[in-house]
Formats: sequence, C-alpha cells, structure tokens
Amino acid sequence: MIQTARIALSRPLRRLFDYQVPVGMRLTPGQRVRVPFGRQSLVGLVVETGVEPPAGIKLRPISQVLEDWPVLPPETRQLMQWAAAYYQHPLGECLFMSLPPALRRGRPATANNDLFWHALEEATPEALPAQAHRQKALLTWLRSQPTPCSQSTIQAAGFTPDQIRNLKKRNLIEETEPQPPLAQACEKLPSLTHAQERAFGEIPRPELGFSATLLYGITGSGKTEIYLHYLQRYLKQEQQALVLVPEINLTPQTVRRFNRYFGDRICMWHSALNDGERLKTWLRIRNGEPVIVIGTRSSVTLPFLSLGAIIVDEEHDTSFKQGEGFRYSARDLAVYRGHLNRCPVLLGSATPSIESYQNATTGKYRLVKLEERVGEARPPTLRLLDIRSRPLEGGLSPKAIQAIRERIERKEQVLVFVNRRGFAPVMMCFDCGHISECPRCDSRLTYHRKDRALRCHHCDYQTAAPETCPACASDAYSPVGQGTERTEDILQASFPETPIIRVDRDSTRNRGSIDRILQQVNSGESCILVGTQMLAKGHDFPNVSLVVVVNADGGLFSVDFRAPEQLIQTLLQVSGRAGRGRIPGTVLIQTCHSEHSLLNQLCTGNYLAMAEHILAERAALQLPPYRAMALLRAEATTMEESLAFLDGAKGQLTGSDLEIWGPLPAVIARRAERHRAQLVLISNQKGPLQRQLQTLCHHLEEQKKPSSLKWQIDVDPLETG
DNA sequence: CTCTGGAGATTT
DNA sequence: AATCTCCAGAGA
Repeated sequence: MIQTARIALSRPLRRLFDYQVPVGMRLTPGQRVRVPFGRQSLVGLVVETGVEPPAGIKLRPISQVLEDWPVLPPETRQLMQWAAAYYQHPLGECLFMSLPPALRRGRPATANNDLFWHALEEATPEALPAQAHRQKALLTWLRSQPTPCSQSTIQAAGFTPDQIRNLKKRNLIEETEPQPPLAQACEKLPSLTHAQERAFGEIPRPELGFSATLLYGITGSGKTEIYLHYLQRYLKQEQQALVLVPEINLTPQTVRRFNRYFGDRICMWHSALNDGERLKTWLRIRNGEPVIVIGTRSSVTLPFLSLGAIIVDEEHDTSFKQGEGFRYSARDLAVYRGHLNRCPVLLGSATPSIESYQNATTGKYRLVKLEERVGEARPPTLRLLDIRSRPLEGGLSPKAIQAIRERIERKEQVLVFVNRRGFAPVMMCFDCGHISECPRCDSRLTYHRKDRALRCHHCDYQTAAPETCPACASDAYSPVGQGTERTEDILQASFPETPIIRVDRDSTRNRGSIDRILQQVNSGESCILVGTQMLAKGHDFPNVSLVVVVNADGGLFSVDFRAPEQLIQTLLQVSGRAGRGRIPGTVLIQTCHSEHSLLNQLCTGNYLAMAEHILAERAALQLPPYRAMALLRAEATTMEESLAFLDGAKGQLTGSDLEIWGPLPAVIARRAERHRAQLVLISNQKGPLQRQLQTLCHHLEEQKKPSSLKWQIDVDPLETG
C-alpha cells in the first residue's frame, strides 16, 4: 500500500494533484514540498495525506520536503480553504497568496538575522584615507552609538552595505552578538472620556472568545483611542493582534501613534515592503512573537498563532475588497478569522457599511455607539448650496468663495473636495462639439495641464493635447469641467497669499509625500487643501473649519445600487474633517439638486437614520444584504463573444431560487480594446448560490471558448457596473 | 523543405 | 501558468 498526499500548487487550476510519498517521509498538512510537475519542479503545499489514490493515474513521487514543520498554521489554512470555496478561486493560488514571495519561490523559511556592528576600541576616523568621507562619517556615527547597531539600523541612517564592508576590511569595526531590542518605555494612554468609557464597556472581552462588534463612532469621536485601550487593557503579554486599515491610512503618523504605546510590538504589513522585510515579518508572526500588526488587506492571511483581537478600522472602506483576481473582502475574512482563532473582532466606522449595519441590527454583530466628539469639538453644520444658474468661478459659487475668504482672513484652514483629478475631465470644441475620447475605451480623456497631456483614467493611453480641434481645426477647443488642478489654479488666483495644497493620486505619487503634506497641514498655518477622496480618509486636521464639496451630484443618479450608500459615506467622511479642534466646522455642499431627499437627510448628519432608510430600500427591492449576489464577468475582443459566452452560462444555470439579470454590456463596455459584459446572479441565500457557482465554474472551465475570452466570478461585488 | 506562430492539450 | 505538440501558412 503506497502512501499518498494531495498537494496544492501555485497555478490557476481549480484542482489539486496527488503524489506518492516516498517511504520514510512524514508529512502533515501545511508543509512545503518540492514536486515534479510536467517537466518542471514546483513548490507545493500539503493539503491532505493518506488520500485514496485515483484509479488509472501513475503517481509521481514527492521529490523533497522543504521543512519538517508546516509553514502554514491550521487557522490560516482553514481561512484560505474557506475563502477559495466562497470566492470560487483556485485553492492553490489562495494558499500561496498567504505565503511571502520568498517562500513561494522555495527559499528556506529562515530569516537572515541582522548582523550587529560595533567600532573597535582603537579605531579612529583619522586612520582612514582623506577621500573616504562616508566611511569616516559611518565610523564616527557608530562610535557615538551607545550599543552595537544592526545592519538595517545603519542602512536606515543613510549608510551603504559597501561602506560597512570596507570598514570591516580595514579592521576598524567588527560583528557582535545580536542585541535584544531596547525595551522601549511605553507611554501611558490618555484616559478615555465618559462617552468613550461607556462604549468601551459594551465591547465584549476577549476571554469570551469570538465576538463581532460594530463600533459606530461619529467622526472625531476617538475610535482609535478605544482600539488602543482595548489592546492595552486586554491583550495578554504573549498574544498577537491584527489592526486592519485601508491602504491610505497606513501612514507613519498612524504607526507612530501605536508605537508610542506599544513600542516594538508594533509591526507593519503593506505592499511597499520588499521580499526580505516580508519574509522577516512573516516569520516573526509564524514564530508566535507577540506582535501587533498594523496592516492592509492582505494581512488578514498572516500566520498568526495566538490572536488576542482583530480590529478593522474604517470597516466600510471599499479598499478592503480586492478588485481583481482573488476578489476577497478582508473585512469579511477578518470576521471568519476571529471565529477560527476564537478572538473578538472589532469593526469601527463613522459610516458603517450597510452589510455590517444590518448584521448589527439582526444581532449577528453587537452594536456599540459613540455619538459625541472628543473635547470641545462639535459635529459640523452641513448646508446645501444650490448652484443651478448661479455664476460659477471655476466651479465655485460666490457664496463658497466668500465663505473661504472669511476662514482665510481668520487664519483658519479650508478643505475643498473635488471628485476628479487632473485639470478638467474632458476637452470640447465649442464650434463642432467634438469631445476628447479615448481610442481604446468608451471613456473621455482627462486634460492634465502640467504636461499638457490628455489621459485616459481607465487605461494607460495618453497623448499630447491638441491646440486646435482634431475634428474641425477650430481653436475654440478647450478644457471643460472641474478637476483638482483647475480648482487649485482658481483658488491660487483668488487667494494669492495663501498656500494651496493639492492632494490627489498625481501629487502624492512619490513615497512619503502624503506624510509631508500632512505635516505641513498640521503645522496649523492657514491654507487651502484641494483634493479627491484621498482627503476624506481618516486624517485629523484640527484647524480645518470649512469643507466645500464642489459637486455632490455624481452619485445621485447612478445605475449602481450602492451609489447612494457610497455617496453619503464619502460626503460624511469629508465633512468629518471639519471642526475637529475648537473652531466649529461648516460644510458647504454645492449641488444642482438641493431638493433631493438624500442630500437633505445628509444635512441632519444622522448616518444611522440614513442607513435605516437605505436598508428599507434594499429590503423592498430584495437586494443585498437581503439576498446574495455574484457577478459573472466576461471580456473578449468583440462584444458578441462576451455576450454569447454569458448567454451560454445563463443557459446552464437552473433553480427557481436564482434571479438572473443580463447578460448586459458593462457601463464602460470597451476598456483597453476589450469588450466587457456581465451576468448578475441573485439568490435568497449564500449557501445555495455558492453551490450553483461551484458547478457553473466547473462547466465553464471544461467548455471550449474563443481564445481571447477571459471570465471571472465576483462574489459580493461592490461595483455592478 | 524548413521555419514560425497560434491553438489546444496536459500537467498527479 | 508553463510547456509541449500539432499543423497551417510563409518563404526559399
């Protein structure tokens, strides 16, 4: 009787492969092995051992065990197995996604321990040749340090490995034993306000095991202090914790804040880490070091051994859902992870997602409310400014300009929210009506003034902006509409003495630029911030007393059923930037639909009332979260191919429970020369839908289709366009 | 006749 | 995904 093992491989195949286990090899699930695969040799992960060998296939033997312990701990494995089934993604790819790149490639699961260096007693900088400035500087610096320094610390101080090597060659420095990190003195947390203390008391304690709590705390109510206190009061010495944050919130400021109270227990996990840093951090967590990880989406898959708590900050943020490939929701996986690791999960937001709010109303989550701002800060006042037939100056109404002027004269700060980057969202000819369009997509080209370029925001197309109309050669060809660059211009012209700070994807492209901007704003100097969504997220600007929303109408009449939810979330989040300090905040929302009920409700500032309203609408229309939704997307070189494929898929679906919309072309039907369409599937319950999707996937994989056609399934989609 | 590229099958 | 095989069509 031969021993067998079922192995997952990092390949987009919805299946596992069985291998023969050589005599004497001991295997457990989660272990890494090397296996022959066709003509190649691949890293595999053991999923199961002792499986029934399939008939008629000669099993090849496993060639090597990469380590005799399972790199993936059971909870991470279970999480990924559950996610693979729920999101219809190949298990092999899911499991490998939870490994750092070095381990995927088969590198050993050991970290290069940092070398520690110290200067020799007799070594003086004078001993070095005159031209070796940097080596001299390094030696002087090293001598001034109280303890030996690690290679990474030295490099962080601006020296290169080469300079270290050279000093070593000259026998001026030497390696020493690794130094235990200095026990950092952790500051004592500022105490909670009465309101915070009361909310804090309602959150279940970790010793009760799994629980899920929605912390609804209005902007400026101090949710972060609650997280900090929760971790400090309840996290045991030996336990780990996970704090999930949206990508944009993982700034040095956030980390510094946690660092103050938890010292070197804090570590970061995000896309900017290099492979070495990833491996090192991953192994620290896998070894059970009692770290508190502050991380983005993917950190929910890290190999924690002893989780004491999971916190999801800004839980409504759409960046927790991966928008391509393995389309998982880190927030939903976090809740399941809490269940697996038997620890509490705390979801915090000032504008909870409709899904989480519903879970809170049905009792699946506990609801804890925090409806007071900290200190003297009061919630801002929201007002609608109807801009129909008003003369606008660069998109801003005279009333808005006047309001800005008042704040600037009082040396306060103003935030202007524009939802499009670039100078203007389109160029138009005033003679023939020609509009700048992307040749590869069904979209318009945005005018960027800095480099006089027309760019498509949906593909990488760009071209020099023509001086005259490409259709009729008229010179009445000009930018139309508002983008951040134009608003910045107009404001600079109106307020020549005031610094205007633009914050969008273009102005924050360089690493660390967001941090510099935040520092400038927090210096308190009077200024005007102009920016996109980016400004709405989590930042604390104590001196902003006025927020102007240039145009709120984009989301009012969208085809996407989530648009109203997302509109009020964004507007309330930007509004929340006003009046966080002593100065009361005002928010002016420019709109052409000042009678619209959603906008009027918004001015009451009562998010939960609006959430109730949206929930009632969703119930009436039987949309999520009342029913389960999934999307089958297809793209090909022609729309006919995409639609035909989806029609075929629709024909394979059965069951009275399933409602099917489409197939329909996507809202942007052509993108980068690909023609996209989708089929919307809605079912009363998640379980039956998951089973339907599984058989559908199976069929779709088997069937033959045009070579250009690509398809994917999106479970719990956020965008139905 | 050889060379090349695209489609399709195969991987345990 | 990465290979490999097969076969049509181009070019000499």
